[in-house]
Amino acid sequence: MSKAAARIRTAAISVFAVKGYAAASTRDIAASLSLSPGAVYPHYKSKESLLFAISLEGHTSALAAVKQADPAGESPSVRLTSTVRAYVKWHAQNRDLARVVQYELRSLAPDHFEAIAALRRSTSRVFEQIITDGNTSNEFNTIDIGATTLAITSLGIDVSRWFPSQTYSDPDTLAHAYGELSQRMVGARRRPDSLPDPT
Amino acid sequence: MSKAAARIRTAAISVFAVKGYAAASTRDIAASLSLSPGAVYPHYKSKESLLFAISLEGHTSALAAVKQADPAGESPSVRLTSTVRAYVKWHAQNRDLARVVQYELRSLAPDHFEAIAALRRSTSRVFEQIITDGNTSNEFNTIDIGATTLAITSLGIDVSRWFPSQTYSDPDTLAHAYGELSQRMVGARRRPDSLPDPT
Amino acid sequence: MSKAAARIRTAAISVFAVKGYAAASTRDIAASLSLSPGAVYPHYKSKESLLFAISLEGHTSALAAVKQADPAGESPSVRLTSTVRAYVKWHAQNRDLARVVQYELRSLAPDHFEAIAALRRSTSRVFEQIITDGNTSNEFNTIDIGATTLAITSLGIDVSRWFPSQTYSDPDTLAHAYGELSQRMVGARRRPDSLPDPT
Amino acid sequence: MSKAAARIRTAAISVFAVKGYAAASTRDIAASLSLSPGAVYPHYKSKESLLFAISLEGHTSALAAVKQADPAGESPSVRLTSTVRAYVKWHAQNRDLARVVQYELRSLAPDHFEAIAALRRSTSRVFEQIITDGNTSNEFNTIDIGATTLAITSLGIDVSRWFPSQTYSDPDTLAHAYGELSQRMVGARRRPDSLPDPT
DNA sequence: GATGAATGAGACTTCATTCAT
DNA sequence: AATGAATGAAGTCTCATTCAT
Repeated sequence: MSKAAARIRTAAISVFAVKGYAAASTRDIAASLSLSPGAVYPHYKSKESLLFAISLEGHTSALAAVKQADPAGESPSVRLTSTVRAYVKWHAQNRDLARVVQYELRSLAPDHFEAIAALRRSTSRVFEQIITDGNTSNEFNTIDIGATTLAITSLGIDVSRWFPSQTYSDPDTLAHAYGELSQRMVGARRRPDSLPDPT
Repeated sequence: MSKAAARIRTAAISVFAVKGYAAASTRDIAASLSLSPGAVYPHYKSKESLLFAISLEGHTSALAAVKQADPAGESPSVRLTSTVRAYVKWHAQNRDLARVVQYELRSLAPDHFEAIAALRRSTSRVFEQIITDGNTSNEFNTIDIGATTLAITSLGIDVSRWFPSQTYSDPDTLAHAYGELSQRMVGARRRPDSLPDPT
Repeated sequence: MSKAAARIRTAAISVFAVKGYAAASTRDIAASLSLSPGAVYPHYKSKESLLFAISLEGHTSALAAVKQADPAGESPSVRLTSTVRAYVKWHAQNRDLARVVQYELRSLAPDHFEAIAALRRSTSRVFEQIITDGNTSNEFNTIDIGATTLAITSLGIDVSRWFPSQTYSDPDTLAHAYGELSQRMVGARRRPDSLPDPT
Repeated sequence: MSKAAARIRTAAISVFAVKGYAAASTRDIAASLSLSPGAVYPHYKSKESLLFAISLEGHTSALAAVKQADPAGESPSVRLTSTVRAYVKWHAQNRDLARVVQYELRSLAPDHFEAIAALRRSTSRVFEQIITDGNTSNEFNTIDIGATTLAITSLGIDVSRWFPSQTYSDPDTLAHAYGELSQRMVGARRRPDSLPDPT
């Protein structure tokens, strides 16, 4: 990706996050970089392709963050805390990107949508697997694996809607609190004492 | 509200929910009722005023649902379960309305936004109060009241983003599962055995 | 067709004729009627649909002119003169329309193109049939029916490219001259002495 | 003309022929040679100058073809057949070039247009002179010299609009048929028995 | 109340052309 | 010579809104 393309993408993330994809104009994006309206088009062939590029980058990055935070060989409890923290932190630290990526999917072309949906399923599956493992090993006592997975995912996604608030503006603080909540949600019997920070 | 105005509002909820406020045109709304483009304007003076009317109706309704589900004189545990169930159920049963009301706020005019924000704070405060009460009475063992309130609210709001899924398409089932999760999140020491259904 | 739609169509014919379809803008058309750029769209859903409406009208009208000038029961010679005169006259009198209709076909959408092509074939077939009849009855002595039909059609079509010239600006004069030429082209053995004017 | 300039010109002829000058972009032309958008400009200073270069080349070539086919000292009948064949053949064999050259004149700048118009008049004059000569010598019996010249020219020009058709795809066959037709149009009293082929 | 033509603004996109590389 | 990013203008079309009917 050329430098100009990267600048345009960054600008677009910000504009899309603030106004929403549909309300944001390609002019807004160009203007935010002091470029002429047509300057976007040597780099992205349409507004939708810009959204797709952003969505792909964002969901890939989120998935990577979660996967990287899932330490092989650790207990489900440790794994859950670590991945939840990473997921929450990702949404807080990349709030604009996260917001676009989580809330503008409907504006993608059908085949682009499908590509992104696959990435999202992969991310969900990480949490679901950990929770399943925890229940199998009796370390967790989850009532309903599907609902709990959904809920934990929801917590992360919804962060990008409201973050930062007056009370919570530090990604780490929030990540730790939500990590604890996730332990409770799965009915973890033991608490991990200390954890490497999943930054 | 006249019958025509109500029909238009209902159509608008559906169109806004599917396309998003910015991408939906007043023509779309009119067309979905087989009306001409100008037909909206005798009833709502602008697209934004339609959104405001919907937002007001929706947030008022959600707040009422929650408040009505907060039984005076019951234990925090019972109250929390009941209100969470009501909140979740409301988002599932009124998914289109909920989606518009939760995700299109940024398109409101500033003073309209402020009016809605006040309603939202009232709704949050119901949960926060219950959790606070539970902690005071030692019935709950909440780690971080603010974060937990936020998380519980998030669960409900996010329902309107994804509901229904392949796995969860029954509002009651979901409401019960999320009610349980909320008990765990606050660290409730006793479980309510049975509860009136908050329909 | 509403009055406004008719006015727009007429204006479009003129603008398309002068600049060509591709070089003409919908703005040009609207401006030539002192309308705003968007005023075309309540009446025609796209620039191409305007071209199609014009093409359909034009080719239908040309075909009708030719068919109406083909008098049942007359000799091929009389029929040929009459139809050629009508065809030439149509192209001269409706020069703008003819030009659009004959030279802008490539800008039609594929299915619209096909509909128009069918009309054009019908028109050609009228001439071909007359020439064939004349040869069968030995009234004509055509060298090559296909080439002669093509040539006669070409004469008419090409009128819309150059008409009027300094020398020929009267449709009737031209029509009569071309009628004579067509008699010669088919090798008509007898000349029709007088003919009703195919106006 | 450099090799690159020639390649660009050839590509432009093809693109202009297919889409029309106005609908063809300089990008289309460059892309058809796998060049970048700017690559045209070292060779032609504008799109219009490309059209002018093509028009000049084309009309010069057509005029030369006709002139060369007008054998000094031959009878008008022979001369007419020979030049008509050459003219028709030129339009068939160089169909793309002919189409651009005959139908895109309006897009030339005024002074360029004038230069081309002069060439066109020269071409017409060749036919007109032959017909006039034939009538003077009584070899022809033309009804209307102007109209007949126009008609013969039209036949040639219009070839570039439709050639090839399903029936006529051989330039020579068509040229011979049209040569015959031209004899008839001018009322030639004697037929030329054989003619050198004006290729 | 409803219609639907019309407006004025603005959206996405294309394009001829320029220019630094 | 060629590249390709960028510009400024323009093009097709959409849209919220108005207004005469």
